[in-house]
Amino acid sequence: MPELPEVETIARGLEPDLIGKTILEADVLWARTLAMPTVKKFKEQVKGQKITGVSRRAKYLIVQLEKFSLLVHLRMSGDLLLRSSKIKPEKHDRLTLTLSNATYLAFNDTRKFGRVWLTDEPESVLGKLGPEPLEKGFTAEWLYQNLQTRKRQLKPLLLDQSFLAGLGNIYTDECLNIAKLHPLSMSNTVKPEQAGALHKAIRAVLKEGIRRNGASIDWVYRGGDYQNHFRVYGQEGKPCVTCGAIIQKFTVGQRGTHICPNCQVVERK
DNA sequence: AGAAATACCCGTACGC
DNA sequence: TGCGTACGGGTATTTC
Repeated sequence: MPELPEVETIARGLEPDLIGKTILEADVLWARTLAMPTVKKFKEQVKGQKITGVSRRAKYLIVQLEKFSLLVHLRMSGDLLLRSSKIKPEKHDRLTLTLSNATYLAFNDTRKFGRVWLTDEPESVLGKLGPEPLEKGFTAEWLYQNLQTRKRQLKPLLLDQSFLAGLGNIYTDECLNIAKLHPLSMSNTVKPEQAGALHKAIRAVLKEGIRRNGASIDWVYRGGDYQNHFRVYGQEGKPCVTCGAIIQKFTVGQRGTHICPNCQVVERK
């Protein structure tokens, strides 16, 4: 199954060490890490549950338990770490799960944006998500049709997880630049060949992110080296690698947005 | 419906 | 040098 960058490494790396282990105890070091249920109920319900699988949907990591799904969203600074029980919890650990083999799974999250859900109805959290960009259902034709039926600015639409699941601010800028589309262009003005280019760009950027183990744009965002290969994100003032024009930065929907003013031109309607 | 603003976070970089 | 402040990521929520 295709994976997104941040979750990919962690899910793939930890899966064999997690499956089959039983959760003996939960420690909630920062209560608001739990999106649901309450701390008391979480501790009761998770205790004694065996881990039966690890998977992913959109930016959510799914730790499948016998009776529940443990959903983890790392947001920006979150990390899942497996440690020997001999090692003490570290700074910024928000939740720890003691496992049956003298290890514990720690959810560490410096900026406290990440969230964890424990639910027997994972669809209540995952139900509204759009398609997976790397799966077969996401085709250029699907993208074209769905851009037509929505009349929205391209960037906010691509960031909308109910439209398409998995793109964040950085990768969206990269995708739009590669496809030579302006973030403020209206979705219904996109031509079939442009939708094709965007489709291709989305898949290429996500695959490149995975290949490079994600991007680390800040000391706290650990991992990969995709940040050394950005075409526009964080490149303001530098020349476009395609045409040499100076990369510009402006704000779209409160998000830092980067374009090449020569390659990417606004289409309104 | 869709856009915009706000809130949530905090270590860091930067300006005075 | 020290202090105050802006910054940035993703998403839920509210308001227009």
